This record gives sequence, C-alpha cells and structure tokens, in this order.
Amino acid sequence: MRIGELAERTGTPRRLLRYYEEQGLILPERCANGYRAYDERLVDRVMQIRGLLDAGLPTRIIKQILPCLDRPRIIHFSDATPEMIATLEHERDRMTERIQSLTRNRDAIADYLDTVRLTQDDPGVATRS
Amino acid sequence: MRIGELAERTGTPRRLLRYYEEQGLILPERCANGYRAYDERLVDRVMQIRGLLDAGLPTRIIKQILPCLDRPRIIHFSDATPEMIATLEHERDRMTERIQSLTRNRDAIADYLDTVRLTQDDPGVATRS
DNA sequence: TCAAACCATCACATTGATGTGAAGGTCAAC
DNA sequence: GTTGACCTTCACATCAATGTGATGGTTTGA
Repeated sequence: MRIGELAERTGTPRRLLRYYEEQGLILPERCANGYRAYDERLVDRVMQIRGLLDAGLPTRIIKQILPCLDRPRIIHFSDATPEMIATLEHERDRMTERIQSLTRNRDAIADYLDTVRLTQDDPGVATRS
Repeated sequence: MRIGELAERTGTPRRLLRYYEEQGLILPERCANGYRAYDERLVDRVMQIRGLLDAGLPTRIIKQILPCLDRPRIIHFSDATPEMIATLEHERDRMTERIQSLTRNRDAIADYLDTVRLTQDDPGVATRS
C-alpha cells in the first residue's frame, strides 16, 4: 500500500510517516517510480509507534525497543548486547514509574469526577468548599 | 523556602520552577526583596507536576486538573463547570488509554528481557533467530 | 491530452519543555 | 567592604514532534 492509504488507516499524517522512516522506525520498500510501498504489517507497527510516542517515549528509544516487541516472539540475539539489555531494563522501569504515576493521578481524577457527580445527583452530601 | 532549596528538594532546575510558575502551575509568594517564597506543600505539588509532565500531559491540562487532585479532597464547585467536567473525563480516558498502551509495551519488554535472561542462563532453550 | 489526485523532496515554521548565559540586585560571612 | 552564593529578569538556543507549503514527477480517468 502507498503512503496515503497507510496514513488513512492509521490516522497518521503522511508527514509523520516520512518522519518515522527518517528516524529509522519503519523501512518501506520503494516502487520503481520512487513511491513508498508499505507492507500490511506496518499498520500495526505504526499504531504501536504512535502508542509509544504518546506514552512519552522518544523515537530514539522506540527504535531500540521495537525489534523486541515483535510478534511472534523472536529473540534477536544480535541486538541483545549488554548495553541494549541495560537500556531495556531502564526503560521498563521508567515505564513502570510512568504507569504508577498515571494510574495514581487518573484515579484521583476519577474520584473527583465521581464525587462531583455524586454531589450533583444528591445535593445533601456534605463537602467542604 | 526559596527557589534553590525547592530545586534541590524536588530535583528540578530553577529554570523549570520559574517556567511552571509562568504556566500558572504554582503561585509562590514574594519576599520584600523580590525573591520567590515557596510553601512547604509545594514540594509535593512540584513532584506531582513532574510526574504528570513525565506522563505526557501538557502544562495546559495539568493546570486544569491540579486543583482536583488536592488532598485533603475538597470539591471546588467553582471550577466544576460542564466544560471542566468534560475536559476531566476526556483526560481521564486518555490517561487510561496511555496506561494500557504503556502496560502492554512494558510487559512485552519485560517478557523479552525474561526470555533473554532465560536463554542466557540456559543455552538449551530453543529459539528462532 | 488535460485535470485531479496521488506521490516525491526540501525547507522553513511552530510548539512545548528545556538549557544557558548575560546583566544586575541581595545577603551572609569573613 | 568585598567576595561568593544566592536571587531577579530577559533573551536567545535547542530538541523532538509536528505543520505547512513550494516545486515538480506519476498515474488515472474523462
């Protein structure tokens, strides 16, 4: 598929698909006329990239961890240098911290919303203001 | 406390503390000489701000949700406009999505690491490469 | 064959979160 | 009373992720 279709199917501007390529996150083929040709599987991959970007990971890190997230799981020994392992462990821990922070704060927001909804439904509930 | 101490206690560059103030996230007092005077409670608040920033929320949103995260819980009815509620609900859902994406990918990384460690400890384990 | 809808590269702009440094005021200690 | 460690504001720089538009080639269909 060409860039337009991939853009549409992933909800990603063409500009960004080219940017991800420039950052080494995807490696589309080229047609004879120079058009980029994307494999079907890149739909999922682009979505994954977007998810990771949205989660706050920089492209530099995403590029490193993407090969490890492939399914079916294939261990790429060539990539498993000690530095790589260390990077992954660090990133995993950072992600865990992010998850905890996000969860804490989301729950606080949810609690707030629940309380507001409760007090709006039942004005008798006592709150301090 | 002054900006230097807060910077040290929160691990935050002074530059950013001023930036957060500029963005309306914190409102320090001013001493007679113009120095910023930070309340003790701002230590926690700054940490929370950093956590939210690290979680990918922009200061614009953080500014809106911060009042809702105060403990002890005080419902600020003045802020609870319908638009505000909508914003919070939207942000809560976005945070949930982020958490799911982060969790999925972190688990994938963790699995990868576990597998690598396993195969390194026991070279007999079969993998495709 | 011409127009519309793709595609390409290139390049400059913007935005949000930061870094960095200049130029100068305040204050504590020696 | 001078030095050094604070503080102030201001401004320009950087970086990653994007937006936007110019300029031009390719394909498709009326």
